[in-house]
Parts: sequence; structure tokens; C-alpha cells
Amino acid sequence: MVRPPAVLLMGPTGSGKTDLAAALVACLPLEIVSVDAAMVYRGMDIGTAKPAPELLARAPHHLIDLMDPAERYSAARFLVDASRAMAEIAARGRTPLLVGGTMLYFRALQSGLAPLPAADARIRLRLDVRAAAEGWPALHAELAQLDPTAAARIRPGDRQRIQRALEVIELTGTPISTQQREDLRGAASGWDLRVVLAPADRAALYDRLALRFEEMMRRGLLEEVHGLHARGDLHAGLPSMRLIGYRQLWEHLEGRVTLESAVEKAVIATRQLARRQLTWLRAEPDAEWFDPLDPATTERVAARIGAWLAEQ
RNA sequence: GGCCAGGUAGCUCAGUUGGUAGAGCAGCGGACUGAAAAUCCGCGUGUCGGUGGUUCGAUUCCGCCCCUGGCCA
Repeated sequence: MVRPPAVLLMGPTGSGKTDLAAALVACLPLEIVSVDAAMVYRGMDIGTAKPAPELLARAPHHLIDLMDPAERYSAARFLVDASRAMAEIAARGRTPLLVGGTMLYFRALQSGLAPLPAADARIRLRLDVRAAAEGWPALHAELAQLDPTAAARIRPGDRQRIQRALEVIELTGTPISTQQREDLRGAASGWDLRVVLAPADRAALYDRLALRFEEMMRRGLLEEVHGLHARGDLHAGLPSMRLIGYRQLWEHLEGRVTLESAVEKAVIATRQLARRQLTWLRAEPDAEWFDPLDPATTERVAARIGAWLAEQ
């Protein structure tokens, strides 16, 4: 994949990436490309912490509001969209600033994806039906016959990957394990500047996440979810409705949990997301870490990027 | 004040016919190839409320005390 060099601004949810990115585009020849699997959905603004219109006006973001919540986005789709956006930005003589916390997308961006077939709704439905009757371990056993290598890597309870592996065999006649590229892991492109924004104090991040969710509720998150629920064509199995906040409040609207419990679950899920993101981040090679709690961070990151741009 | 039910992991609880205890959730670590804010894997020492007694040995049995709920005064 040929694409221009870029600045990658990565960090866990709630670390302040959006504000930092806005400050950077104000003083450097950069354009923001969102790397966020949640912000692609239109009408899902409060719960995804999508930048406010005023901020978007002065710091435009590519790759937000791309899909209707009834649709499904994907890492492959992101790769296509991001590549195009980056090419356009480069054509304007600017440098792409990739900002987000969806770490699989960053990996795909840096190492590419194997040329595998897209998801097939019909096959997935059929596998779901079978799993409901036989259980995922039974399908895992079947995978062990068809693709022992993949089965050894995928746990018997990991429905999503078992389903994908069986889907790929059915679609291509070839095991997914022989089609996946080994170099996807760690074979990062060397020409990007990797910046990680993450608080050194985890407790401080967690406090902030709890406060931020309360703020989302105050700004009308429940009403936003209620509006989505009232559409009638959405359901809990959709990727959009599995997003943090939306998933828990959806359950509440269906009468399964109290509002208080839904909020608590959402805050917990947010913390767990941040933790998983940090796991990815720690494994990111050659990343330069900055702490958003340090008042000098914005200036330091701007200086670092400025120096890097000068080398290009 | 009396009676009853409880006090066990950060939380909710199980359990030990007496040999110092384990689930779920939380938390922590990890994995991650078209759903990734997804999906999955691993990690459990805690004065078993306190204090006396019985016992080789008490979180477990007995006494007293403290605390929390409920009922009765």
C-alpha cells in the first residue's frame, strides 16, 4: 500500500486526543483523519464523544458520520477510506494527522490487511443458528477439522473469530490461517510519527471517564439512545448498538436493567475499554508517550511534530 | 430493652459434618487480520466481626461483646 507519511496520535478513550488534535491543526499544516469505529455512525454524537460542531468547523475531521447506525463499518472499509483521505490531504500539500483509539484500525493502517473476503450476512446468520443449537465449542471442533492452525489459535469460546474462520473457508475454500499475513503483527511502516497520549496516572483517567459519562447523561445521551431505539429498525446485535453507553442504555430501555445499573455498567465498560487500549499501546513500537495531565504537553507535541515535518 | 436473621475477597454471596476457604462481578495482565467501544484468555491470603472457652487443632461448636437489617416493646 502506498500512502503518504502521517502523524499517528493514539490514546485511550478520554485522554484528550480531540482537543490536542484541534490545537495541532491550528498551528501546523495537518489535517485530521479520525481513527474511530464509533464516530463513523451518524446520529450517535453524545455517547461517542464526537467533536462538537464548533470544533469541527475549525478542525475538520475526515471519516466521521459515514454510516447509518443500521449499517456495519469494518477495518477493511476503514483502510480504504483512510487511504483515500490521506492521499487527498497529501495532494493538498498537507500531512495527515490520524487521531483515535481504535487500535485495530491503526494496526491495519500500518501493516495492511490480508486479502480476505468481506463478511457474508447469510453465512453468519446460518452459523449463528447452528451455534444456538450446538454451541460454539462444537463449531470450534469443526474448525479444528477444517483449519487446525486457526483452531489452535482461536479459543473455543471466541464466537466471533470461530465464525469468521468458518466463513472464510466456506467463501474461499482455503483456511484463513494460510491466507492471513504473518507480517501484520509488528511490521510497522517506519515512516510515520507515532505519538501516544495517555495519563501516567491511571486512577486519574478512570475518574475522568466516570465524570465524562455523567456529563454525557446530562447532555441527553439517554434521549439520543431513545431516539435510536424508537426508530424500530435497529437492534442490539448491530455493531453500532453494541457501543459503550448505547448498549447499556438500550438494555435499560428494553426494561432489563435499571437506569442506575445501566450507567454503572457503562462506566465500567469504558474503563475496561481504556485498559484494553493501553494493552495495544504498550505494544506499539517506537511510540513517543506524552501525558495529557502535563500542562506542557500540547506545546511539546507540537514541537515534536514540527521537527518531524521539517525532516520530511 | 427483647426476639429473629446476618457479619467470609473491593462488592454480592457460597462453603467448611472442626484440619485456616471459593464463585460471580470489580480490578490487574494478555491476545487481537472485514463486528474491534467487538470478541476472548489468564490471575483469588482474605486478622472468615471481636474476645474468651472447649479441643491436639476453631472461620466452623459454646459464652460474652460489637455492628447491620427486620419484628416486638
